[in-house]
Amino acid sequence: MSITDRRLRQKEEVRVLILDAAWEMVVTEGWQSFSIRKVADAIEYSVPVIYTHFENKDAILLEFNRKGFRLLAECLEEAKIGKDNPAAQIDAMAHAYWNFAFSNYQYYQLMFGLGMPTCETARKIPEMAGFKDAISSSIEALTPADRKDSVDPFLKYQSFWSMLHGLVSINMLGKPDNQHGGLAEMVLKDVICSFIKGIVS
Amino acid sequence: MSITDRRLRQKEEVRVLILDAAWEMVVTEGWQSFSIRKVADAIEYSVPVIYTHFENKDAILLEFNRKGFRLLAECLEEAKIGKDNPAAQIDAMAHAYWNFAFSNYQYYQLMFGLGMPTCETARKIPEMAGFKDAISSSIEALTPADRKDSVDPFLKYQSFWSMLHGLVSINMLGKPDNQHGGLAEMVLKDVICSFIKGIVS
DNA sequence: GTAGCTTTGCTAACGCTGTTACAAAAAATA
DNA sequence: TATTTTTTGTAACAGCGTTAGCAAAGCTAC
Repeated sequence: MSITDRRLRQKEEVRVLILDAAWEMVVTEGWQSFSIRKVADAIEYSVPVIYTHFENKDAILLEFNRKGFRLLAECLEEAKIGKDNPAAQIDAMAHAYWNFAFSNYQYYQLMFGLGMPTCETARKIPEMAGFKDAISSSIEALTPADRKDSVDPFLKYQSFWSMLHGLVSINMLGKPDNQHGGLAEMVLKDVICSFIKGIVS
Repeated sequence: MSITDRRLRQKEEVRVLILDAAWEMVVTEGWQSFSIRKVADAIEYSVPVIYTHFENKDAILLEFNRKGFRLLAECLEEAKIGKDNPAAQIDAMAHAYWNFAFSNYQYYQLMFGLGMPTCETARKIPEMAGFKDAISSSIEALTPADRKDSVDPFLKYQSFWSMLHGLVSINMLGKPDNQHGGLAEMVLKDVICSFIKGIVS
């Protein structure tokens, strides 16, 4: 069956062609402006050909999503190499995660659904001030007098917000409501506790 | 000038009509399927009328974004009422944040750009296993023998991931690269430190 | 009350998008 | 060479954001 063999090989080649062109597009223009039609144009095939390889547009994005997680896992594993102290491993992985996110910006966006229209401007929204004030004031009040030098309130505000936003986002991946059998609640408590401890002592 | 007065009033009414219809749509169908044309249809006006009130589609979403932050700030302030202990305030705000996110799901999505096509399925991606294993194994190794009962590795894995994802997301709101003058790096270190402390002691 | 001007609103189009039914062309089989 | 299978392209459907140009209504002044 060498004929069907070649056919499979050729079909695979087109599949790779599609993925390459799509990825090129995601990297240069962002996933928002990636379209089936543009991919078809780039690989010099007609549009329906793409639908013989992928069920729909989302299936192509899903492919990148999975690859993103594979890459991230690799980065984390690599970061651990040569470090047998678990605390050092966790430290290394955290930095690896951070570096992955920013040096693979497009992957990270796809993996966690960042990059909405309003997202870019979210930082400039004046309404955020009230939010920041509410948190910052309590953090400053919490800081013991003898630690005012070593605790930066703005830094702690960022930590606080980041932790909460991460927690919420992760829990929203999948389900809109928070019926997760109390686990999320325990994580929340755990995170708050760590945060407060980090300031007072 | 009672005529132009009425005109302004009527124009404002249409504006409210637009926002109400748009929000109704976002709540019932999600922001992904909200469209100018459907709003025009709902309020029984033609499409260009909407463009006399809002510059474009994003401007309408931005409106909700801002309102979302106003609501969130209110929630946080309200949570602090009657609590003069700063640690209790922070605890209350964290829970208020959490509750806001899940009882105002659509606002939270808009505010932080959640809800990409691939987002719903992100939890089901098998490639995530490698990622989880890399982290969990180090956490288990870090846990002292006498604390194995009180430290749930899965819970800590969720905390770790949440913190990092939050940190990255917040820093990506605005800029793709991480040239933030070292502040983000300090927050990262701060968060890792708190996390490790929370496990070993 | 009518003429002219201003404001408002609608129709219809442009150029996109994802997706698919159907026909043509090419390739493999008989 | 004729037939069948596979592959590919054309063209359409239904939707989207956005805008140019025109008709209608409302207001002002005579």
